[in-house]
Amino acid sequence: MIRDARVLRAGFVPREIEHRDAELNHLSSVFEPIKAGDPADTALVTGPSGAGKTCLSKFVTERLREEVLAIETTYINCWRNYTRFRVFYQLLDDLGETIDIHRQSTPHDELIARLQNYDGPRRIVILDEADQLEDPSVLYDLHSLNRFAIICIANRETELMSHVDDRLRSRLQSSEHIRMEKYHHEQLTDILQARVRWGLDPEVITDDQLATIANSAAGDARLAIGILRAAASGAARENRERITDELLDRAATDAQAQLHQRSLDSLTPHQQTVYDIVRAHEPLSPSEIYEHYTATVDDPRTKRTVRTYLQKMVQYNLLVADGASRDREYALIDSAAVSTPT
DNA sequence: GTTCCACAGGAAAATATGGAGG
DNA sequence: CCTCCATATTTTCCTGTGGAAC
Repeated sequence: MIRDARVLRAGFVPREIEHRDAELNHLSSVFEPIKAGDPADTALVTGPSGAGKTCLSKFVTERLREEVLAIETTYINCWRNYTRFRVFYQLLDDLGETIDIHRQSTPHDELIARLQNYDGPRRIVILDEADQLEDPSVLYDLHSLNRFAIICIANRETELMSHVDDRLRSRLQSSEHIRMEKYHHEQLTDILQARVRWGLDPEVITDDQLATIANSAAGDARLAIGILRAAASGAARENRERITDELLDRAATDAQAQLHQRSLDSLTPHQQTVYDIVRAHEPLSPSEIYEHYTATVDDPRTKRTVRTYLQKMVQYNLLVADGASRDREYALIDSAAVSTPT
């Protein structure tokens, strides 16, 4: 049933990228000068998780390597390598220069000097999750090395910029910026279909089931593929021919728990109190919510704003709204009903 | 049927936020 | 440090809906 497990693994780069033509062209154009042997600008790629930032970056560099002989790529995940030393170490490691480097005895200057002396082929360095760097000045150091071109990946531009010093900020801002959005439902379905085509036997999963996955993943391609992988490996473990709805439900519920926590973290303090109120007293009418809210907070927002909060939380699948105008009530999402198709 | 009420949610104005530049 | 600008959030104002009371 699983023909090629690699296709469903995190970090897999497909042969074709779906629905990202504009971003693809934009990022490719940044590295156009490299084909002529010239240095390239820094590229900044931002967008929410699962929007395809890493995938696009890897895809573009791989395709460039097919066209240009004298070019190499280094991928560094800054979440795992969050110190300056570790980023340099990873990079030198990829250059094969780490044999005699020891943590304590080798000063940072020495590392930079080695990178400056590097005279091999031009190299594109992908710095993934660059907003996790404890000391973003590495970006500045790398910037000064013109044999290295940088792709800098981050969730939000502002968060990356906030702990960066002025010189670096202005350099980053003048660099090419590729902004990526969440995928739409249909786009996610296309992506899943492509993965199924390459990785699974055709009858393993139905289009309806794929649509269900796309629904649970809320625009996050990484999550969607994760659900598909969990369901497929569950089916393989149980020696089944197809993915059952039950297996799918289980995989989707796990994924939604993650998503739920992530949404909760993204709420402002005011929104959190509104959520807590509903959680404590559900179900509640809007006026009851507002009464509780004004009672708990010293600087309450207006009713209209709270309505926007509620609307947003319904969109995030944190709350459900039941009923029309007059008799509407808000309640928490019933986790037993999560798998109900919408 | 008409009126009233509580509510949904759009549009635009007002205000807060955060960085750039002097 | 302050001012200006861009952006995001909040408020104000508004129209439309459906149930309940009249």
